[in-house]
Amino acid sequence: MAREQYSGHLDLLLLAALRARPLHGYAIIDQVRRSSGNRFDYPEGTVYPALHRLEDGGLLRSRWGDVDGRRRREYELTARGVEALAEQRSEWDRFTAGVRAVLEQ
Amino acid sequence: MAREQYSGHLDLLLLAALRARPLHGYAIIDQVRRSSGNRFDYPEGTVYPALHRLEDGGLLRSRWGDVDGRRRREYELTARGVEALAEQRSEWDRFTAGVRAVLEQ
DNA sequence: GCGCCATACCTCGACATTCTATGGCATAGA
DNA sequence: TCTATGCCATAGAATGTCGAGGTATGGCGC
Repeated sequence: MAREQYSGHLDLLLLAALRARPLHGYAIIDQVRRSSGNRFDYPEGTVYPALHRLEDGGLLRSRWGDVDGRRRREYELTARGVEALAEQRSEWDRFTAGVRAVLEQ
Repeated sequence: MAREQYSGHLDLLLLAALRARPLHGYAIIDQVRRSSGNRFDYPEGTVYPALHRLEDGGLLRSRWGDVDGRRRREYELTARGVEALAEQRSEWDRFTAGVRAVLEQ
């Protein structure tokens, strides 16, 4: 059974991970893992396509950087990304409220 | 963008809707809609395949009934379905806790 | 200098879930 | 008789996610 663990809210998590400062892909995975208390350990094959998708959608902006002779692509939120984060956050609240209501019906 | 509203937790909702008593497909859709405060209005094309899937997986059992000369397929939880509901409920709690942690990081 | 590991990026194909669209039939009411 | 509603169902497409695989660099031990 797929999607049992993560289930469709990846964009929200990625945007949230970038809220405070720009990060490169690997660091984003790390950030999500650590800030979730090791609950969400996304594979790269999931995260990179998602980052590209968000960038195509104008929610992220990226640029190549060099750290210790190593190339890295740093991602940061655009203005629209900040808006989208706020929207998705309240969508998330409504969603969980709905599920909770059904569970406690 | 698909899945923006529901996102992979349909099984949990369906199992929860059947917690108290058996229901037929249409009534399940109704139950989820009303108990969620009109937040989740699933199309039939989503729910029926999901019910069949859950039945194939042994979490539901169904039988044809006749109500007012109308044939209806009534679904109810099996023992494994009751277990699965409990499991998915705590999975859900862990999942939301993880998301909350990332959002508030 | 060599092998190994962690870091870092990426793409591809497969798969499950969900949605849209469509069909059917029965019954109640206008 | 027509329409709305209740009720079941499937097919096809879209999407997100995952697993697997590929490349490359730097640092470490030996």
